[in-house]
Amino acid sequence: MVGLRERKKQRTRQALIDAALRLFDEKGFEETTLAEIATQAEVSTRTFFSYFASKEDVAFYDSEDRVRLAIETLASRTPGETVSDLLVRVIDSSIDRMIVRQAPTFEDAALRMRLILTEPALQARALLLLFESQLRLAKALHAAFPDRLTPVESAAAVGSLIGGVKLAVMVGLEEDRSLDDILRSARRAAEIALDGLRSLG
Amino acid sequence: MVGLRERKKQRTRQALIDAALRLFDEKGFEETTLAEIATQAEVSTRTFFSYFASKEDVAFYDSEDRVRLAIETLASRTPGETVSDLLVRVIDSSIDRMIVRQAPTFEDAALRMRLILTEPALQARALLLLFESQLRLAKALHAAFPDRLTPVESAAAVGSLIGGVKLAVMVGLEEDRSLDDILRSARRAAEIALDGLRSLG
DNA sequence: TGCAAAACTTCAACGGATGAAAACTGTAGA
DNA sequence: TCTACAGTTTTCATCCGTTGAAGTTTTGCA
Repeated sequence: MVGLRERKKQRTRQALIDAALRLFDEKGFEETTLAEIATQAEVSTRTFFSYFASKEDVAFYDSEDRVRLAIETLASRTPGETVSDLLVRVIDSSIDRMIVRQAPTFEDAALRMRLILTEPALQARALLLLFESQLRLAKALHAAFPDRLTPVESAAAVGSLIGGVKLAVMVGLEEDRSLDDILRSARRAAEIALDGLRSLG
Repeated sequence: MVGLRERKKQRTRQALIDAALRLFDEKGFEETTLAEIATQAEVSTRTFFSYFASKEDVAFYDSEDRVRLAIETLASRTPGETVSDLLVRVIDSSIDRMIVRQAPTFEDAALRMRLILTEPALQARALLLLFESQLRLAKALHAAFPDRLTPVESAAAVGSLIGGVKLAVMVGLEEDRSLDDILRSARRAAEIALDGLRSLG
């Protein structure tokens, strides 16, 4: 099953990712051309597009994995678990994953984060991916509580939770807080979404 | 103050908007070229870019106005008003405005909405604009409650409310609901954000 | 070993975006 | 009214991302 062909493709893909991220870091996103990326990865520029749909996409090569984790968590609802219990578990496991995964690749992740926040084109792409993920998460939440939640309510719940966390994290980043502060912000935002805005007085 | 030069610029701007939206409607966004827009508006393609930063931007010519309305509402907090009272007022006035404004330009607005939801490039741009608006709204909310809310809490509140409404509306649109249904979805989502996700059981 | 499919390259073209310089047009002041 | 200047627009050249088509190389398999 895992023939030479498959392995080669994986190697090419990784070479493109490595080359792209290194160049984006060194010279900025706009400033690096596809020709440069392709040269460093030793393929033609045309080949780039059989691995990624756009120059932006290469920066989000792993986002699918993280979404899948969240969806799996939603699918793993235990019988007695309430909507908010389950959502808390999704947030927690995502944060855990972020912390654990960052141990070896912290440099990389932080760098990529900064890149995405700096480059408008990447920001737009990130928001679109996040949005599409939320739609999938809403579906998964509805599947976990088919009787208790309507599709619209599921969407409202997912959007409210993630929307709050996202904006809180972004403001935290804008204020140049430490990683710890930002994680605290994320948790506080989740709390606010869970308790409702009325709890703010 | 309002010299010929100023009037001419406004007319050119409007001509570009009209030409672009008409063409987007007739042939789709990707399919219409800047050359066509410019020709119909009777300017050179280069001139397009002194009015709009990109082909996408022309579809969002009025978004700034709507954000300003919301920010003004936030700034108009009355002494006894709570955080949630004020936020409810923002949602209501935005919905009102949407309904009222759509009376004369309903065709236009609906068409533009469909366009944005269909074209990925426009969706990405819309999400970026919405995100930036939320940051401004969060600042305004913090300004309205400087003692009761931290900047991060303000962001969490705005993100949670708008995030929930946004996703609920999108799911409603995906399910092809009527305008009335979608407004109901929006209100239900706002309610959920206000009461908190725990209220979902 | 030879063949079919998959992957890659080359080539050409399109369209969005940008910089620079030339041409044009209101505007304000002599 | 004329003129000089500032603001606008056009023209021209160029870059780069993206895509289709056609041909070449590589890999897996009979």
